[in-house]
Amino acid sequence: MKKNKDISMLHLSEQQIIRIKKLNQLKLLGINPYPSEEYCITTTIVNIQKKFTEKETVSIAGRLIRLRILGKASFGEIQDHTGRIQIYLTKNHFDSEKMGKEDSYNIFKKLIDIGDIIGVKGFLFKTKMNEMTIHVHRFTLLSKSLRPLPQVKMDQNKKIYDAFSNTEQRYRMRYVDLIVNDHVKEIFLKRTRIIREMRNFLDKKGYIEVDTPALQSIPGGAVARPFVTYHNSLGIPLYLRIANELYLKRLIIGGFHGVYEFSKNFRNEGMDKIHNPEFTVLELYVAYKDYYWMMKFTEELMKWIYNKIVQKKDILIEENKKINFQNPFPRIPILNAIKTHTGFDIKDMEEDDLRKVCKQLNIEENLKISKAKLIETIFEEKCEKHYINPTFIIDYPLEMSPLTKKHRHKKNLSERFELIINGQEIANAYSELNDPIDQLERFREQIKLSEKKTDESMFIDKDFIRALEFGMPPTAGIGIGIDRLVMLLTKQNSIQEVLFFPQMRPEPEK
RNA sequence: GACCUGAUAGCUCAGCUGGUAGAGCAUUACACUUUUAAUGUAAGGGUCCUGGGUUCGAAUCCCAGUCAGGUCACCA
Repeated sequence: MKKNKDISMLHLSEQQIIRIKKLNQLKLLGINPYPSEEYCITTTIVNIQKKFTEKETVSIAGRLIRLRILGKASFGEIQDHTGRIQIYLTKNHFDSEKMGKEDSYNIFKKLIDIGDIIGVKGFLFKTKMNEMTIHVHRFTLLSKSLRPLPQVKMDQNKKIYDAFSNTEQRYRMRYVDLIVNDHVKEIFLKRTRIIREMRNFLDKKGYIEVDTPALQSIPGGAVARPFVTYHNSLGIPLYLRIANELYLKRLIIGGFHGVYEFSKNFRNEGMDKIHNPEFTVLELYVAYKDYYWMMKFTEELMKWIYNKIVQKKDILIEENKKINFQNPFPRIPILNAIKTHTGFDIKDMEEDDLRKVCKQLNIEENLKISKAKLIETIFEEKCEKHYINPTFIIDYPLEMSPLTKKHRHKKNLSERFELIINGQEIANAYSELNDPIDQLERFREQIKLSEKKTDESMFIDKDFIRALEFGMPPTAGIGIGIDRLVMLLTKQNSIQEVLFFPQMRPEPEK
C-alpha cells in the first residue's frame, strides 16, 4: 500500500506531497479541509480599513497569502476580493476551539499553509508599527490549497521582487496571476467598468441591447476567414460569426430605431499583440442618422468613457505621449492625411501612378492589391502613427467599403470614418448602404476582388439583400473594438493582457 | 508562415572556453508573543523542455521537435 502511494506521488513536487500529508493529518484530527457550511462574514477588508474601529469584532474570509511565525505568536496576511489585511494570532487567544487553545494554535502553525482559504474572527487593533490588524481568536479552514503559491515580495519602497512574471504561466494559470499580481486584477476590473459605462451611455440614449446569432450559416459583415463547425441534426456547416453587422441591420429594418450588441467575434487568422482569434466589438446602429451624426455621437461616447474611467482631467500619458480627450476630435479626410504626411496629392490618381508613389515612399507594393488597398496601405504605413489624440479619418475609398454608402458629394469615396487614437484604429463607422441593388452589386464586386475562388452563393447573404429590399431607413452604424479600447485605457500593449484567457496552444503533456 | 530570443528547484534567476547542479524567496526542523522583503541555525528539494548526435565526459556544442515571447509577413 505504501508502495502504491509513493508511485502515485512520483510526479508531485516535494511541497505538494507535504501539503497532501497535511491534508490527511487535518482529516485525522476531524477537521474537514473542504467544509460545506456557509461561512458568515461581517465585513470586507476594505471596509475594515475605511472605518477602522479599535476593538471591534469582525469576521472575514479570504486567502492566506503570507505567514510569519514567531514562536508563540504569528502574523499573516489575508486577502479577500477587496484587499489585504494583517492578522495576528497568539497561542493563548483562541477562545472556543474544541481542542484547546494550544492545540488550535499548533494546528494553525503546522497544518495551515500560504494559499489556504480561511475564515478568521477577531478584534481590530493596531500594532506598534501602526498596522491595522485583526487579533484572531478563532480561525476556520475553508479550503486547503495543495500547491505552493508564488511568493511575490515587496519592500518598503514598493519595489517588487520575484514577481510571478513568466507570461506563459501567467496566461495559462490566470487564476494564480490574479491572486498574486494586483495590477492584473485592476486591468480586468477596469475592463468591466468600461463596458458597463458604455452600456449605461447607450441605454440612457434609449438604444436596445440585443443578441444575434454567433453561429451563422453565412459568415457576413466582414471579410475574414471564419471558423467552421458542423451542426449534426441540421446536417450543415455553420460558421462562428466574424461580425454581427448584417443581423443588426435586419433589426433596424424590423423597426428598432437603435440597437447595439457587445459581440464576441471569431476570426481564423494570425495572432499577435493585437489579434486574438476571439475578440469583442461593440456594434451600434441608429436609424435616420448619418456618419456625421455618428462622429458627434462617438466623440460624446468616448469622452463619457474617458471621464468615467480615467478621471484625471485631460490627459492619458503613455510613454511620453500625451493623449488629450477633451478637445474636439479633428476630422481629416484620408486623402488630406496622406498629403500632409507624404507630400503626395493622390486625389484622382490612377493605379499606375499610385504604385509609383508607393515606390517613392518605400512601401512594398504587391501587384495583387487593388487601388483602394494601395491607398489604405499608404495611410497605415505613413500616416496612422501620427494621430495620437483622438482623430476621425474620414471619406475612405469606396472600393474598400462594400457596406458603406457612396459619398453624397465626393466621387469614388464613401461616407465612412475611422477613429484613430494613439496611432491605432479604435472604431470604424459609416452611413450604411441601404440600396439593395447597389448592395448586391458590391457583394459581387467584392467576390471578384477577393482572391479566394469562393462560391458566390456561399458568401452572398441573399436573405440580407431580401431584407434590404423591404426597405432599411438611412442608418448610421459603428463598430468599436473593445479589447483595443481597453488596452488604450489601461496602457497595455498586448491584447493578452486584457483578455482573461488569451488563446494558447494546449499545454504539452509532461 | 519566416527570422531572432528563451525554457535549469514551487516562484524569480545564475551557471564562463564541455568535467557529477547553484542562489534568494518558498518548503521542513529547531529557536523566537508586535512582525511586515521578519530574523537566526540546520536540512530537504532537479526528467537542466523532449528526442537524437558529437565526445572518455553535455545544462553547456550540433541537429530535429515542443511551448512561449519578440520582429516581420498575412489579416477590413
